[in-house]
Amino acid sequence: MAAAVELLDAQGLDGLTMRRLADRLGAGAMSLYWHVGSKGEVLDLALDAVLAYRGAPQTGRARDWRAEVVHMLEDWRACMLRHPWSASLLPRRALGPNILARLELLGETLSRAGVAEADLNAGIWSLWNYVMGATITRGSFDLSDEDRAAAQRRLTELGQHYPTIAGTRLLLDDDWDGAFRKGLDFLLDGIAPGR
Amino acid sequence: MAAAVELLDAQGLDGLTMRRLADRLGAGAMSLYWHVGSKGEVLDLALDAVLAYRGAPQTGRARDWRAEVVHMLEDWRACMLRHPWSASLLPRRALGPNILARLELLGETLSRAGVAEADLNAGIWSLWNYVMGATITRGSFDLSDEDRAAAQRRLTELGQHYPTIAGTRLLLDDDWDGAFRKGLDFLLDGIAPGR
DNA sequence: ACCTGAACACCGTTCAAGT
DNA sequence: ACCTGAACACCGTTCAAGT
Repeated sequence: MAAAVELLDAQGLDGLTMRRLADRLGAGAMSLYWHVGSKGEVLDLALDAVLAYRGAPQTGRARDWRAEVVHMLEDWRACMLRHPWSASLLPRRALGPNILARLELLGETLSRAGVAEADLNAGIWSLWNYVMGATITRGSFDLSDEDRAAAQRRLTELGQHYPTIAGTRLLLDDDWDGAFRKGLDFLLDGIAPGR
Repeated sequence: MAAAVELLDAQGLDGLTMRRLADRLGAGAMSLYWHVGSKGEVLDLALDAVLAYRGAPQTGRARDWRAEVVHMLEDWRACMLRHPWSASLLPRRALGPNILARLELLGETLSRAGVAEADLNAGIWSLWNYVMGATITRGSFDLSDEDRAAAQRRLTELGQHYPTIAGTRLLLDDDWDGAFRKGLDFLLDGIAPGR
C-alpha cells in the first residue's frame, strides 16, 4: 500500500489524486475509501514510510555525538529531498513512528552530549526547525534555470536598494549542501558550546 | 487590492478562491483575470503585503546588533503567525520587496556585528531556515485541544519506545515563544561566537 | 466484507461576448 | 480598456448498489 503510494508521489504532490492512485493500484475507481478515511491519511502513511532511518554506519571506534547528529539530520534532509513532496508535508501532518524515532535519537544523543535537561526540548525543536526550514526552502528554490536568470537580473537591478545581499550574491549561492552543513554547525555550536 | 486579499485570507488559505475573492471585491465573477495572471500572483502580492517591517523602535542609546536581529526576526515570526496562511506560503513563492528588505537588514546587521564575509550567506540562510521552520511548525501544531489530548495519550503509551522525548514531554511543551527565543539564541551564539 | 460507478459540490482557468 | 457568464477539465468525497 504505502509502497504504491510512494511511487505515485514521485511525480509530484498535486499529482497524487485519489482517482489516479486507485488506477495505479489496479483497483477500481473509489475503492480506496474502504481502506482509508481520507486523502490526508494516505499522505500520513506515505510520509512516515519515507522517513525510516537505518542509523549511522558502525565504525570500529565510537562515534562522537556530533557526528551522530549530523549524520542523522543530513540523512533526514536527503530523504526529504529525494521525495520533494515530503518536505512541505512534514510540518503539518501527524508524527508517525519513524519520525518519532528520529526525534528520540536526537534527544538521546544531545542528552548524552551533556546538554542540560532544561535545554533539551529547545535543542531538539531548534534542530527540527532548522532542518524543516532548510529542506522546504531548498526544495522550492531550485526550480529552473529561468528562475536563476531572473534572480540575477533582479540582483543587479537591486544593487542600490539591497547592497549587502547583492554583494554577497545571496540569491545566486547554490552550494546548498555546504550551506546546510555550515548552518547546522552554527546551531550545534550554540546548543553545546565548547564540545 | 492587496488589502482586500489579506482580509479574505484571514479566514484560511484554502478559503481563498478566485470566485470568493471576486465576490468580496464587489466585482463580477471572473474579472480578476484581467488584473492578474493567475492565483499564484495574488498569493505573492498578499504575502509581501503582510511582511512590511517598520523597524526596531528608536531608543536614545544605540541598539546592539543582537537586539536588532532578535527584534526583526521575532517580528517576522509574529507577522506570519498573525496570518497563518503566510508561513506555509513563504518558502515557495517569489521574494517581494518587503521580504528582500528583511534579508538585507539581516545581512547588514550581521556584517556590522563582525561576521566574516565568507560566513555571511550561511548566517543569513540559517536564520531564515530557522525562522521558517519554527513558524511553519508552530502554525500547524496547535490546532486543537483534541490534538493535545491525543499527544498525551500517545506519549504515555510510547514511554518505552521513546523514553527520552517522553521524559522531556517534548510533544506537550507549549512555551512556543520561549522555545523560539532560546533556539534563536543558540543559533546566534554559533554565528557570532563570543559577541 | 469488499468493491463500483454515478453523482454532488466544488475548484482554476479560458474565452466568446458584452459595454 | 475593462468586465461578465457560461463552459471546460478537473478535484475530494458520498452513497446507493452490486458481488
